[in-house]
Amino acid sequence: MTTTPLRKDAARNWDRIVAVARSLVDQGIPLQLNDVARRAELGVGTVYRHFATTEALLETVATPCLEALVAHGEQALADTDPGRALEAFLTRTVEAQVTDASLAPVTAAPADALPHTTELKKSLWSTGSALLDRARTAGVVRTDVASADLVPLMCGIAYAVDVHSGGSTDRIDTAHRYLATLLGGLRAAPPRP
Amino acid sequence: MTTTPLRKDAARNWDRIVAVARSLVDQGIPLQLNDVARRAELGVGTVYRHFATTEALLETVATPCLEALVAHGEQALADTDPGRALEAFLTRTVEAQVTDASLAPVTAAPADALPHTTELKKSLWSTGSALLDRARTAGVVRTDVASADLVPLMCGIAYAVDVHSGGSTDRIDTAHRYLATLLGGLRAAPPRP
Amino acid sequence: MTTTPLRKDAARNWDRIVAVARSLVDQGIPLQLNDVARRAELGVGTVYRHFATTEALLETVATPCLEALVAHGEQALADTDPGRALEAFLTRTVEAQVTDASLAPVTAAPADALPHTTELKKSLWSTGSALLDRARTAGVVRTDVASADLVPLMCGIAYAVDVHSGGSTDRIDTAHRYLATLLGGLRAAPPRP
Amino acid sequence: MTTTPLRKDAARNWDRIVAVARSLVDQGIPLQLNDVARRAELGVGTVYRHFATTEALLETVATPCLEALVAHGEQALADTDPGRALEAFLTRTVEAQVTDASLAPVTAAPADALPHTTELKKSLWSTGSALLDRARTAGVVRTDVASADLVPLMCGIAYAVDVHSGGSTDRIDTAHRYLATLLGGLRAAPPRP
DNA sequence: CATGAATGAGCCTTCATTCAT
DNA sequence: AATGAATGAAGGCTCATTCAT
Repeated sequence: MTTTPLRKDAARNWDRIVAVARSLVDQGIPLQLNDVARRAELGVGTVYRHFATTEALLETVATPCLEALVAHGEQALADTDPGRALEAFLTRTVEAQVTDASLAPVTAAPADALPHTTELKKSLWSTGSALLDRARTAGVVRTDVASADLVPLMCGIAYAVDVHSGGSTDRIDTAHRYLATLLGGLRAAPPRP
Repeated sequence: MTTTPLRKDAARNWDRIVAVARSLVDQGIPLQLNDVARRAELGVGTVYRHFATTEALLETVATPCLEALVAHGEQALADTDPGRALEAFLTRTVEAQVTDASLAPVTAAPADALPHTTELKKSLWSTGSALLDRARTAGVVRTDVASADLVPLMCGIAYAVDVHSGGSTDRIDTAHRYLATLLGGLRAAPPRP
Repeated sequence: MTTTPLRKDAARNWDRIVAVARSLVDQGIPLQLNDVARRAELGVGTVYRHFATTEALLETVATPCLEALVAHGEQALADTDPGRALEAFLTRTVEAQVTDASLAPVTAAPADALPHTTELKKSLWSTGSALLDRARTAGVVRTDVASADLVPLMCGIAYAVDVHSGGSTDRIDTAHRYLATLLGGLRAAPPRP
Repeated sequence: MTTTPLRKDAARNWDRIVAVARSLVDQGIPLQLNDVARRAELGVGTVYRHFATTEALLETVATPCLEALVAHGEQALADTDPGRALEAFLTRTVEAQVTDASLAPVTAAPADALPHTTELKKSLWSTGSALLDRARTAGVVRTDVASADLVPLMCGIAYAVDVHSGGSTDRIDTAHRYLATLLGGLRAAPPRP
């Protein structure tokens, strides 16, 4: 886990790049390394040195948020009510997806640019998996939803929110509503025979 | 509604263009009018004459499927069981989205290139709306899902299916499973207080 | 000079084409035969049959105006005051150039598309020539301006008016002012030795 | 006013581009950035990096000439004979317009691509304005020609020269003759009542 | 390490002209 | 004669990536 520490100036550049990328993501402007370089007042080469691809940069931008989700997931595991724990985890996940535009593409991508991203995603997946198993064992969720479905379903909700609100308002409310519906479905009895 | 019928040769080219576009869509290759022209062995100008924009071509590709959905929707309205009718309609819609890659972008697009597409989408929306109202009146669906949510939710499920299966098998099965969960949620009582 | 008379429908098409072209010229829209065809609700082929090139069409549009100028020039020749005659002729010419956008390009073009245009231009040129000679003989104009300069100078004034008024107002007033200045120069004594 | 100096290689390319453009202008070939790139044996991107638009390149080509005119204008202001000063200024301006094909379009353009061009044009305009005012005050020019007319009139003369000589000889002689006529007109008394 | 100029494939779009119907 | 579909060269512009400085 230990990376060679960057020289001080290199670290400053790294920070600037990530900060610029973050602000672009927040404004919904697609990441382009040239563009990032210009806004960070750095050479393109510098940006390429730090981030070989757009995806690598995007994953770096998403990392803090992913880490927070992982942390929250571990807290959720401590909750003794299996249903409530799962619900809290999913709620937090969807809120993040809807709030932070860097998350959806990283989560949905089949391959990762950074090993660290892969770890975080695995970690998140296994936490979700554990929460779901526990809930299933406790009999509070239907049996035909597998742990491999959690991420897709969260992404699906986030996407549905995007489709719903062409632009601005209500995104979180809508997300909550959609998640509530889905959770209702998760809790419900298995499909009719 | 009466359009001047195309000359025989023009009609043949129109067909070729749409066929090429269809096959590109099916292979997941993004539509580009130049590319379509090359593959159809036609001049670019010919393609532009028939389809002013990529979107117009994509909508044309999607049209038959949309029309089938509309037709099916009208049949569903004839079903006397409100819950079953809604379920059948949504099932069919999701199956289509997951099967035909031209559908998702057209459905999710805020603006249409072809008036006909707009009509079809309106028609689909009002059918869905009617089915949902009837089901709500019959008390078989929760009250906090509005008709404006149907399209987003269907798109969301299709997207979730994409995320789940990197592109290969099971797509329809997965879609059924996700829809079943959602339907379970729709049927369930409103969220806990 | 006698051309085979057109069939009645052909003549109607000819008229429509010219009318459309006229209106385009008046709106400052560049002539394009495809565009003309569409607006005239005729096939491109028909337009090409009547007018082999854009220039031919433009010259046709300009023809009535050129003819009127020629006619006016002949009247001017009847005026017994050589200075007044020349002035009237030039004034009328400049007014036409500034008023009718079809004139400038046709007048300035080194080669003509239609023989008739060539005749009209020659005719105009010889009228101007005659008027200038008479005025020079009468001693009311400087001697270093030749008849071959009249057309360029008129075009120059029209162009100056275009440069002056980016768009709309005052065009005729400006033209009169510029012409008055030029006429002052024509009347003035030859350049200092 | 201080611009970061270009790297040596970049400067060489800049020069090549401008040189190619200059030669194209001199041959009367319309500027096209792709074409310039090919002839300069550079990538298109390089040309676009240096000159965002055709106009920017054209203005750059015209700049030295404009600067020379500005410099000459300032010298003219030092001449104590108002009439002679104005005449010298206008003569030089027209000579430039007729000699250098890059000038006319830049001078006549309502908007500029480069701020520097705007400055030069303003500067030129105000010099002309000052010279004209002085001459008018001294009573050596008619009163109905305003400073806003100088540029149009110079452009008009250049244009007249173009119309006169299909492209070959005598251009400067012709320009002198036309300017002499115009100056005669400027000196003359106001138009008859 | 940092820089940022250079590259050029690739995409988009228009329009004058031809020719089968 | 009239039609208008087809053509495709031509021009415009962007952007991910490399590499000399």
